[in-house]
Amino acid sequence: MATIQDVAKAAGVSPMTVSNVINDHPNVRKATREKVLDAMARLDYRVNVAARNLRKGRTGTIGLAVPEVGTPYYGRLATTIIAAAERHNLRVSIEQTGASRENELDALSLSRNLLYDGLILSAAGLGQADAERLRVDHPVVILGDRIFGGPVDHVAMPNQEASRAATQHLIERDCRRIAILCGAVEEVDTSSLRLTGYRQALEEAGLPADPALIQQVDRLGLHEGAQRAREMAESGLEFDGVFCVTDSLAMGVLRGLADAGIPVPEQVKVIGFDNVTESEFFIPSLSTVDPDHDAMAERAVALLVKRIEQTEPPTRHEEPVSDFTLVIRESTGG
Amino acid sequence: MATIQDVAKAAGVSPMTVSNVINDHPNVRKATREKVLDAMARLDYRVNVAARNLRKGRTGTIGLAVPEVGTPYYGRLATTIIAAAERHNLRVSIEQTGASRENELDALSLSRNLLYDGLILSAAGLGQADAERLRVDHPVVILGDRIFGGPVDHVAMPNQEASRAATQHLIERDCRRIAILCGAVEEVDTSSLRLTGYRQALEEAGLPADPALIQQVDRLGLHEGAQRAREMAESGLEFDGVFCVTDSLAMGVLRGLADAGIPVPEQVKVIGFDNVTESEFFIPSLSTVDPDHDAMAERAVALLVKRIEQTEPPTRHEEPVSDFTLVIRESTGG
DNA sequence: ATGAAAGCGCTAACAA
DNA sequence: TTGTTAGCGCTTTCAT
Repeated sequence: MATIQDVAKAAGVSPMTVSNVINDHPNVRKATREKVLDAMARLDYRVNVAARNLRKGRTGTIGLAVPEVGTPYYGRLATTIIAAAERHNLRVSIEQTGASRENELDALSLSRNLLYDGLILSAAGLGQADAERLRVDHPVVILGDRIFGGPVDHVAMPNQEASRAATQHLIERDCRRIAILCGAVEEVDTSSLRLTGYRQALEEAGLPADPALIQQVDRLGLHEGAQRAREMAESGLEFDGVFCVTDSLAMGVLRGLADAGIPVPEQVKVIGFDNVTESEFFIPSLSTVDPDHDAMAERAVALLVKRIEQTEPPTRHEEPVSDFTLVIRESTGG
Repeated sequence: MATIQDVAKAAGVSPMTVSNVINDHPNVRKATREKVLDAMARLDYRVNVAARNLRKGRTGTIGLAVPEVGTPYYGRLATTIIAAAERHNLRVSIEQTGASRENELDALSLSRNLLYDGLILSAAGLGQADAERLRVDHPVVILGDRIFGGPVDHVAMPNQEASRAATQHLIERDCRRIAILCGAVEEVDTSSLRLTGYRQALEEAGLPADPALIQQVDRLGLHEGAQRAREMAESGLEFDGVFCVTDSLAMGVLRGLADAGIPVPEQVKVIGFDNVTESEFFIPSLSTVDPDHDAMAERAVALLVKRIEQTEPPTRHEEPVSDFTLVIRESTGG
């Protein structure tokens, strides 16, 4: 494996000149540059990234910690973040936390500092109580909504607003007994914020808030959605609309309702949240909230890059909230 | 940021002893170890991975190059590979190639050698003609089927066998005009291998092979499946079964047939390939081939680790083929 | 069981 | 415009 020294020797220059050529520094005569490039080609020289990292104190890699990439939502998020990072010449290393608090703290751990230039953490296990654990001295951006006002930058979704809009949409379509399917509601998190939006919409419309309509599940996936929908149908619970806090949950619900012989949207209308690719093709196609993933991912990466590049400790932390649009499809009557 | 030197000073030992403690080497007295651990805790010491990498010539990270992680198939693959890599104490950095030949060659490029200990390449752009480009002197495992007999390890799917079985299943369910939906067929790749299996099954059953039933699309996604299915229906093409070379394509087809008012499975039966999570919940649920992803991912990582750990150049290259099972669901009549 | 010396390959800072 | 010096933080080797 050829080193800079070897190239320097072969080209009859100093290692520093080779380094300057590699890094496109000015102040290198054209003839010299060509001699060097020629030697590099002859020796099939490749920079040793480890050495460069050590010297520079940068790795050119950011970490992305998500519960699981194989999920439509996080998969899409990962795709977008990787693409955005590439535009900033950064690679992305993925850590799967399984939504566990411990693994999320691990990802945050300072030891990663020298491995990643920064970390984008899609928090699903950490809670508000852990906010202070985020006070680390390396760049971190939080994505998701379990921590607010923490000592870090935070890109948030328009959870409450969008959930209110989604529920209002069901009300406009004449639903009167609207269920919500969400995760365990603790303090401030995605489920609780979306639940608040749902409640607001009901209240504004003068609809009663029946606690039996608040359905909580362990995980926000297809399986849980399908199972709970079947249970709701069998239990004789009356409902004519379901707001699901994720599209995966909603597609599961569509499946469960089909199993129970309940026609959608005729008898029950269903709306999700995320606008995952599959939603458009599901039968019936799924109405949902589109939170502008691309903008969120781009913003998260941009924020992280800003922190990476600035040396002084940040004075204020940003909490931008993304836009959203309602996408109306067959599951709420087109 | 504390270094090993700082810890050594604080503990009153040599840097070497600290290193030995960190790396769990034997030959460290218990009392010494504790002194060192104590100093490490006090100084909040973290290893500098870049320095260790430089010294060891290893990074502890492998690369995973896939067309796009946001897709159900590659998302699941990534999940499984990351989990498998973790068991070997390796991190995974993801490169999205967009299925382009050039980006795949990039990922392969030796420059990555010192960045990744090895690379798992899910080839979708490279072809048989590029086989020799795979002759690099660092560990690489190919996943997918565009290159056979190349100078690298290769974990393959049971494409031909499984496609034959899938087509046979349609025949057993009384389909007589079975279409196949696949990608552009060039030389040896996933589509061509699966097409061969399809043809074999038809031939064995004495069914004619109507070229009009071979439908090729650009990308193997939901969108393409839906659009082509609608086109097929509108064109008046007669068919009573469709074998799709991916589940995404198949779910798209289910959607397209629904749009055209064609009932599945009554009038047309549909089977996919991959057994993606969504398949089970789609309406109708999708019959498909399950190629045992977990075993494939585990095998790919194990193979790569073996190459990483062995110093001599490999003598023979492995090409294990995974098992498969047919998963029969509603789209072919349960 | 512990330590001293050396160097992995690169680039920042300065000198020429 | 080019070169010299030094050192990033760690671990391998060899000595004690």
